[in-house]
Formats: sequence, structure tokens, C-alpha cells
Amino acid sequence: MAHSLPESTLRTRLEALTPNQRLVLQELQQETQLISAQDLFAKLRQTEKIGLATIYRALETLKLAGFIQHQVTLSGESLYQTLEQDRHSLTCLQCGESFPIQGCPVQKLEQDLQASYSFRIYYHTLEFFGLCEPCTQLQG
Amino acid sequence: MAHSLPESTLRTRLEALTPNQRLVLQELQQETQLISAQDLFAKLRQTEKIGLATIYRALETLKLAGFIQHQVTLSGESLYQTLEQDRHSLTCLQCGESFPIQGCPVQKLEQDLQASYSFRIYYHTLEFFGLCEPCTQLQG
DNA sequence: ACAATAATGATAACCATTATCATTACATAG
DNA sequence: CTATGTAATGATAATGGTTATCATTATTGT
Repeated sequence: MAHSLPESTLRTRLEALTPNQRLVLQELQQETQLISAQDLFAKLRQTEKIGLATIYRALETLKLAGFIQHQVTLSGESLYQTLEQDRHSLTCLQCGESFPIQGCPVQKLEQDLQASYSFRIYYHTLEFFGLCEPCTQLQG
Repeated sequence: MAHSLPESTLRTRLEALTPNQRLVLQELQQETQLISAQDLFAKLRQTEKIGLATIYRALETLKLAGFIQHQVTLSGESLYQTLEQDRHSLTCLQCGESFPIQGCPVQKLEQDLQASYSFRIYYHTLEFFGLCEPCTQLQG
């Protein structure tokens, strides 16, 4: 994972979260793929009394606290995952489908940048775009 | 650059563009940083009679034709640049400011993926997020 | 228990992007 | 050169995920 904070620091950060924020974090930790705020809302709403605005606010807080990362799809929707998950994918420009890739090759680079830019890096996004096999067939 | 198509293919692709699409491409080639569709519109509109919708359509066409790439900022705005430019940056989650980084370390990886995934890769996005020096001072 | 502060939920507002549609430019056949 | 189907264009309405607003409820510290 990107961060290796002392255990005590992590506990402090976790305890600083509100119940709802913890709820959102727990749900994210269980997801097997990136998820949008709207979908998160739909899932949590089944069992909890929680508003959509609270979801968005929790995501913002968790992001600034270094728990989760955030990226925006080509269609403009925001997707979230925990820092530990660090998943990346290939996305087709034509049909929009995404194909996950294995492993993350940017860890080393992230450390190098950290040192040379005096910038506290929390996470990175790395996505590839092009045409998937079927769409390649269709339009050269 | 990501693509090295034969010169003749490039010429064919260029000739297939409409005047407005060429206009947008030329403006993008002159930019020193990523630019939004709205800003592109504001600039071109100074000297040309061109509608905002045409800008968006041109960007879509140029993207699918392999001339330009597209990424979405955390605030939801789309930014464009040519494939050759291939610029990346560090962005502060707090104040939103972006700091360009030198060089692109993903070229090699892109080729490897190309081979193993049967997916025609046009471009990638690689962005780093965290806190800039000033914002780090402010909130630990 | 009480005041001060933070969090929450419902919903209105925002705004970049997309869809619509009438109009204009272009290409090809005759 | 003109007719006719096709593609591109511009203006603007519609869309939809996200953010701002504000009254209400929980939480914290005294």
C-alpha cells in the first residue's frame, strides 16, 4: 500500500471518523471493484438511514484523511476505492467497457517523486484507454 | 509518442478531418498545458465562427482517431492534450493546484500491456494526488 | 443538564456535457 | 452545372452527477 503509517497513527485517524464515515469506509473495503457514490448510496441505504449528501461528504473526508482514492471516468462519474486496493484498468473509448489489469507498476516511481517534489503523495491514478477487441473489429 | 503510424496513414487521417476539427487539433498542438473544452471554445471563438457543440464533437472525433487524449479532473472538468505531449502532474487534494512532472515512465509498460491484453492502447493517464507543501503545513 | 459545535438529511442549485433540430456545407450522380 | 442525398454545424434545451443550502439532530466539553 501507498502509506505505511505507524499503527497508533492509524488508530487515531480511525477514531476521528464519525459512524457514517466508518460505514462508508467499511463498505468500500468490501468492494471488489471501484464504486460510485450513487451506487454506494443505493447499497448502504438498504440497511442504514443515511443521506446521499452524507455519502459525498464522507468520501471527501476519507480522501483527505488518506483512506481512499478517487478517480473520474470518461463519462464524468467519480469512482472510489481504498488506497490498499490500488486497482487500474484498460477502458475502451468506443463502448466504455473496462478491463482490470494485474498489479501496479507505479509504486517505485511514486516514492521517487515523493522525494524530489516536496509533495506528500497520497495516491495515483493510472488508466489506459483505447479500443477493445470487438470494437477494433468494427471500425478499423 | 504512443503511436508510430506510417506517414501515409497519418496523412490520410489528417485529410479525413473537417476544417473545424483541424482547427481544434492545431490549437491543442500549440497549448503548453492541458486545456478544457470551454477554454478551447473561448480561444477559438476570438478569431473563428465556431460553436461550442462543434468543439465537443471535434474533440470526440480526434480522440477516437488517435490524435488526442482526454482526462477528467477531480472537479469533473475534462482536459485535453495531444498524444505526443503526454504530460502528467501532481495535484493537491486540498487546494486543487497542479504541478507538472518531468517525463513519462509508462511508455514501456504500455507496450507490454498492448501485447498481453489484445487491446489497442491509444494512451494512458497517470496522475498523482496528495498535499502540496503549503497545504501540508496548514493541516498536518 | 446545558450551551457550543459538528454532523446529518432533504432538496434546490450548479454547470460541464450531451441531445435535439433546423440550417448550411459538401459530395456524388445524372 | 444542377439536383439530391449525406454529413457537419450552431444555437439552445435537457441531462445528471455533484455541491450548496439550511433547518434539524447528534455530539462534545463544561
